[in-house]
Amino acid sequence: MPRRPTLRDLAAAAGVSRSTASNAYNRPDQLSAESRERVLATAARIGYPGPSPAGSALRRGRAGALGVLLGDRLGYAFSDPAAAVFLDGLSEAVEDEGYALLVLPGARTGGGPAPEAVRTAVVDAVVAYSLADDDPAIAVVRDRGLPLVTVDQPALPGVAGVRVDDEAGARAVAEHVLGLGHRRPAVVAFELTADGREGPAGAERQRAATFTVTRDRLAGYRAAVEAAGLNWADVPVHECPHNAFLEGVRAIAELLPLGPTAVLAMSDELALGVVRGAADAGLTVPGDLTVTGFDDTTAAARAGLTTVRQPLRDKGVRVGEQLLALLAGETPSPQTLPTELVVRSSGAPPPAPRAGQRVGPGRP
Amino acid sequence: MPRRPTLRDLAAAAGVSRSTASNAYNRPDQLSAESRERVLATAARIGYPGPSPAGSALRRGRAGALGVLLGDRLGYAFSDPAAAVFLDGLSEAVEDEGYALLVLPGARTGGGPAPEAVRTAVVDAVVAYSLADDDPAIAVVRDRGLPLVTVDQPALPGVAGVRVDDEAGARAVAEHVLGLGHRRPAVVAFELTADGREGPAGAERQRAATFTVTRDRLAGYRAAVEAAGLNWADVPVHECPHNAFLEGVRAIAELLPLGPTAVLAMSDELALGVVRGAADAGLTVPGDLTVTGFDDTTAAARAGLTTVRQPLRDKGVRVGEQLLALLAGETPSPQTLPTELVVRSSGAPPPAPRAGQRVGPGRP
DNA sequence: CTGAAAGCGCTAACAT
DNA sequence: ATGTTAGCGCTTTCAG
Repeated sequence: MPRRPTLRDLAAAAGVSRSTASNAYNRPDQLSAESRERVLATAARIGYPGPSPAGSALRRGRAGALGVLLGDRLGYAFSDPAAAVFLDGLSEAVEDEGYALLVLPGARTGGGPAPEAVRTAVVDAVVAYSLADDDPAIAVVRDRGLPLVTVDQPALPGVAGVRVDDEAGARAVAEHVLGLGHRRPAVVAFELTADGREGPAGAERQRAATFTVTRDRLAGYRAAVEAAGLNWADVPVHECPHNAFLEGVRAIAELLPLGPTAVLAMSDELALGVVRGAADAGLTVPGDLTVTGFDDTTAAARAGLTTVRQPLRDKGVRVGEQLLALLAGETPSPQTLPTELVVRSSGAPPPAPRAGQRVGPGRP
Repeated sequence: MPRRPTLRDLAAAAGVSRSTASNAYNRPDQLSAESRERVLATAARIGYPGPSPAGSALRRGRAGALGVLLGDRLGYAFSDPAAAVFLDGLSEAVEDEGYALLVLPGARTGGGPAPEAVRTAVVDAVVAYSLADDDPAIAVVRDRGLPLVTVDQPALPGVAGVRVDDEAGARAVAEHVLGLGHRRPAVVAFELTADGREGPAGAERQRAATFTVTRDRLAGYRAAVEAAGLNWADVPVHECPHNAFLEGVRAIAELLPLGPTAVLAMSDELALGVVRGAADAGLTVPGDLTVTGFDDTTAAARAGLTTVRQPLRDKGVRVGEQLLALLAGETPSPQTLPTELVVRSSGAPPPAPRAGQRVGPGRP
């Protein structure tokens, strides 16, 4: 069985030099139309499939792929509609330059992709999609000297990045909810640290947060809570390791005994889970419980969820542009995109306290 | 500014040969622990980031990536929860062998990825995720001689593939619906041909279908319809170019004037859109309208949708295994996975005909 | 417009 | 256990 033909074989078969054969593919202007014609025809005849991508990648010093570092396994990472929209924008922005996306899911053990996978990825640049600030995968990227753009992470020194004004967004929803008269809010949060913990997160743990998004949104909620004269320590924070509907359901189940009248969830996915869990417990939204989300995914719109809109697609596009700029030797500066409160129908004033229920923080 | 160190620099700095330096990374057993130690220490000192993936990819003849050909832009492709689960299974199955996924979204102009993108992708094998039978991207993969596994496509001659028994699944839901007493079903279908057309699809167009999934499910519905003594030509089929909620909403809006009492949708996403559209029109499900989906995504479960379950994750795992087998030089045979009818609460007997409404096909 | 030469960075025989 | 040698397949100056 003859081995797969290479450019050399093609050149020989077409009676031209290797460089001319190469040019037939990459620089049509460097040779006569006939030559090109003949080379291509010969290629078809001998079954030469075009220049080997690996060979040209090495020679050109260009892989034609951009790495996408995810903080979760694909089942979780992609079950969030927000990720789909973000990636749509990203791929849209870079495909014309000939880049595809190499997806690196989080490790089975939690956290970002396995360092070894990052080390061996054939990519020209990398985007870190909301990893923990100290994720080892980031260090590998830096060691490799690859251009890096972080998303929803504080711009590392000298690293480009795109984020959203999470704190302002969070403060806005929280103010809205508090403005409705709620005095007993609860928070359903993303993970604080990449250790897979699920459940109540006290002050200690909140302080140790390594996920910027979580930290910022928490800060926003907190600012609003304190501005309303409440004590942040009285606000229960339930941590969900994954941005998943089911974890929202579980969260509200655990929170309910604490008697919250409103739940501030860090994503629409989680919020939708909370709504469902509340319904399972016989509560109506917003009658018995006010629930808010974050992101403004299409699912949130369908469900009438009050939430915070962030420009997901645009975020992807910006990241793509930064990546391209970096690859072109420029040094784009970090960007922060705005958020916008979207009030729908999942919020209402708190219900009149039921008999026997505690009325305010610390007051029996 | 010193250029990025290569293995040669490392070898020189550590006072060993290039092969020894290489072995320090790839074959720890081929050199003494001290040598290895010293090499690695030197690497850290001079800032050598480890062997260049592009170089080793060429030398080894192994890219470390598997191409995923999608039939849609990422915004659509990933907004389907089914895709997330499938990819989760796929990546899970191949990551231990060191493969990442290179995502190639459909072209802006519709259909699968741009041929050029497929031609230049640095990958070792490819999976075609429900493309049209005649998609040009597939031809490019074959020309390149890359191992190929198709999903939801008829196994091409000599090509591995994993599919689901779409026809049986479709027949099962349709029989279930018909068994409920419906005589006026309508179908909300996926695209028949990659031309972006949205709207009613007559016999002509149905016959020309190039998407196997669409064709098979249609065949299943049809079999059940005819077995129930109805005429397939009387069953309106509405085609949706994308598997998107909104297109489901639009579909039912157009179908409603035709007076269907049940809608068989080809995906849960579409079905959910139909449910919403029906609600918008003041109809209740299943009181006024029976709606069924396909896939059994988590969203379907949440919504109480009667649907057809297909083993999404397992499908991904199988595809991964086939890819691995192909890469190992084996020749896996095509597999067809079973489906299962999942009856929930979106189906009920048809409502009593309203005054002035046509009662049966062709009877005024 | 075409060809010759050099080498991208690495790894795998093979020899020592 | 370590070093030598020979490319993997391609693109790109640089001459002609």
